[in-house]
Amino acid sequence: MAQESRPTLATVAAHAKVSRQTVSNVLNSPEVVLPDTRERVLRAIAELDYRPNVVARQLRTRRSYVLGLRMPPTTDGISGQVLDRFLHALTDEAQRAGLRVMLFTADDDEAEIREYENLRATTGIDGFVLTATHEGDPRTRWLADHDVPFVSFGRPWDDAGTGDGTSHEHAWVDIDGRAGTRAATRHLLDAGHRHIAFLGWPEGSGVGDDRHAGWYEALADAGLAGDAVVHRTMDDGVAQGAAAANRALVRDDVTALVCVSDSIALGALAAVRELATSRPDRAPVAVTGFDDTPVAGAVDLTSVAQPVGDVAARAVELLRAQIDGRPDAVNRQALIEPYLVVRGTTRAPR
Amino acid sequence: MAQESRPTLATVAAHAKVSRQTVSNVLNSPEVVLPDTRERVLRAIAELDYRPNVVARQLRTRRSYVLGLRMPPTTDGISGQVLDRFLHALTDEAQRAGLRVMLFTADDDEAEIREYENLRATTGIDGFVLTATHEGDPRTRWLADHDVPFVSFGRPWDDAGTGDGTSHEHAWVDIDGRAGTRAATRHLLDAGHRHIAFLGWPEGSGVGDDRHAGWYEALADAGLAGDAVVHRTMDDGVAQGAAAANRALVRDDVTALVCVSDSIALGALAAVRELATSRPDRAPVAVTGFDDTPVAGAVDLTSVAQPVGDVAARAVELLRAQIDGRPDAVNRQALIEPYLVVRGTTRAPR
DNA sequence: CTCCGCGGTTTGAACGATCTAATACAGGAC
DNA sequence: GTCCTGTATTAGATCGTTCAAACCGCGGAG
Repeated sequence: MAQESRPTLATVAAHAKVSRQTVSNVLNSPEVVLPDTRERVLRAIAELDYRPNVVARQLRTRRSYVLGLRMPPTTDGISGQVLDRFLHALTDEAQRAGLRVMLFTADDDEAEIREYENLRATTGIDGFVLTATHEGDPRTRWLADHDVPFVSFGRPWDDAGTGDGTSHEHAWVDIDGRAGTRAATRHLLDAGHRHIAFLGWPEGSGVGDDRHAGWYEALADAGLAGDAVVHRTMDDGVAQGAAAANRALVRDDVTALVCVSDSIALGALAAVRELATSRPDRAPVAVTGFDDTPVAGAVDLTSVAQPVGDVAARAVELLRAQIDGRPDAVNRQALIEPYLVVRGTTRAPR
Repeated sequence: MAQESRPTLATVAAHAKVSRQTVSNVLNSPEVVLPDTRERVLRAIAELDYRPNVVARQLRTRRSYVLGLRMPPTTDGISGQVLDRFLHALTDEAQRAGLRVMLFTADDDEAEIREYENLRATTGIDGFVLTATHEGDPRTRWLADHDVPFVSFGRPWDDAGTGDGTSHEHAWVDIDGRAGTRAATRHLLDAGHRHIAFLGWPEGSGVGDDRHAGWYEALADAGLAGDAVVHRTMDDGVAQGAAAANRALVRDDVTALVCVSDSIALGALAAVRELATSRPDRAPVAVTGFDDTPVAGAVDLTSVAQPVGDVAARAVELLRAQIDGRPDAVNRQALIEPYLVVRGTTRAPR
């Protein structure tokens, strides 16, 4: 009800009979203040329920402790979920580290860069979190060139060869997709499967090729690489997954499908179930997905889960270090190991 | 590369040979400035690529044009998707209206209220967007009591009776769930179905009861209310949906299921398909969901879609009006009509 | 001729914090 | 007693903007 304005440094100072600066010191470098005085000031702060105005502080120090994040475009797909969970974790971790997350939108990379500049110029945002990095991404270059702190969720997928040799690698965190599909494939091998096909995206996407590599490695380790079967879809999607699965299952000996995403896996699952009714004689076919989206849980699909919480924690750590001017305090790159969530689609035949 | 600091009002003023205040006026109330001068100042602004420092402005005017939003808790369910899409639309609309969205997290309503206060006191956030309002929600009361601008996505679900008669209704936007299930039910009636069951949540949740009411109304309008069959699940979820569907389909004459959510519908769909193989003689059963999540598209499920874009646009409009001090410029409540997306699960039997 | 009113512009203070430099004071060396 | 050193605290300037009031020149009324 009461409209009275909040207390300021000056109010607290008067109340504790010290100067503004002493109050400021109590908050920012308590060690320079005599214990007696400090105590008195802290009491005054508590009594008045004083809280520093971060806007004024920001104007003076040119530090906002705010991170910008382009709202990940709604992919309409099922896997978009991962980014939403990441956003949640990021907000959480940032808050814990004394940072805030501010959102914005942009239609493409160029617009996003314009928005970086705008946000820096007008609101003094301290850093950015990038998602969905891709080959030849202009955003990372711009940010690096302008000395803006940032971290990307996703590796730079450029050819190592094309870049200048200076290895100006920026800070990033990513999921080790290769380890994920490797784990899924090993799990299937352990269960006795010998002919395991991979349903993937078109060649050329960094993420997709990485996941493909993990499956291949596991087969090679088991001495089964000669028999590797791959079927690529045109695009991510449930219908595409079903089509690819049908193509793969033409071969009678194929008993398991490792899928590059939950969407594809969902389609594969439908194809597999149809096959089970039309050809009851055939051995049951196991399926694994990738991302562990809510749908995977719903249809009891084994899937590779991305620990987005860990990714977010690491991203915040990296950004905080850059903002505080100690960019090399921590390793600037982190590859996080996903884990397999085993569900019904890979359990022993019923 | 160049580290030189950005131009300020003073820089522009010097460049255009006017005072700071005149530059400020050109930006904020151009009509008080002589066209000649205005022209000159605008040229200087363009030449220097000047952009006002919103932090300094905020300190002086005590307006931030920033909205706070508690990151919707990840429901793990499939329907959580809706809030993510809303968040995206909100960011978009806010940006268009000159507002920004800042995120925070909180574990419960009390913590959320503490965070409101904290954000107001320290960063001077101008308003809040609430999601997932529920019965006896303490947040709306606190915000209203403290004269903080806010809009909720979701009606206040309190009993109209218990409140004081003053109808201190706050600003809100919501989806007309009743109209949604009504449309779905009518669609089924038009297709010739006569025994349409409803699979819903436990009684007592505002949203669930609202959706239930729409189904009942449609049946009553068709003179079929006497035969209404309802089955409630214990909780939202795919397994629960399957169980409820099986209970409903015990009656042989039931040929359609209207579901309160896509999760339930997904389960129902599985049950229906199983039934189709075990009893091929029986008429095919139609299913509708609610939310039109990506999964619905994936499994070809007819579902009621929430136009979250419209909700977001309206929410921003309402907040902007409050922040600008004209709280009654627009209707403070808006009920938005969802629409039905017809897909395979309600098409004529194959 | 003086004075008033008025539109356009300028000046100085204020928002609430931090930075820099100055000050007060106590204790020790000579 | 004087001077120096070092520590705890204070005063004033500053960040970039907007608010409030003052200023200035000019035309018209008295």
